[in-house]
Amino acid sequence: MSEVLPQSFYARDALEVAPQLLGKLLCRDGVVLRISEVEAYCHPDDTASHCRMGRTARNAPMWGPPGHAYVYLCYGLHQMLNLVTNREGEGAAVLIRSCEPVAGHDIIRARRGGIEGPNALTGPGKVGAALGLHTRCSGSPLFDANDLYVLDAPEPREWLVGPRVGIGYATPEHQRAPWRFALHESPWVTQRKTLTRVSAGASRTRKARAR
DNA sequence: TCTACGATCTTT
DNA sequence: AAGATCGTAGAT
Repeated sequence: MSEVLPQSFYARDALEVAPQLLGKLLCRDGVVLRISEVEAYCHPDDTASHCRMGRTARNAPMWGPPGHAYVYLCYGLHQMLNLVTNREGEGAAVLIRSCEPVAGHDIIRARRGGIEGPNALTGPGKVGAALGLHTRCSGSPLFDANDLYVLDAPEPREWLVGPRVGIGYATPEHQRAPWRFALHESPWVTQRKTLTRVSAGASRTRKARAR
């Protein structure tokens, strides 16, 4: 049986947590989704991050302790789910962009207006809809199996990496930053063309070399 | 208060 | 290529 991810799982850099979230199971109210695509929003100096303008009522959960949800409304329609990482006061989170449905297909179908297949869960707005999320969920903890939580699963050995989506307002460097991660074997991924394959070993080597 | 604009998705 | 749709942030 897989365990609920403990708060300590999230208490690391968003860039480290993000690829490790791939394959993990997002659960709420009978719906189970396998995480297939994520994006890291690393720190307040990340000009693509909601934390770039400092602490506000909306982004408060991002500045709070790790292992909590940050849900916000995008384009007046979409409930976007982020998982808060790092330590309290650091302002970082991982956006869940796409998932593969594992259980609760009937509920998902109802919430998604009958749309099925990979197209039903590729894109962060669709993930929020499938889980029935609302900005009211923002700030709720993820490390108890109560409402919304994540089950552990084996870490993938390789994945896709590339630039984040929909952040044209950020600096060119941050637009270019390869902070989006996806399961290479999954159809539940957006904008595949801009992603390239790397292995967990290569990622660790790069990190080691950088320090 | 007022205004502009989104970490999007659907339809044309 | 553009409309939906509304809370948020920054300006007034």
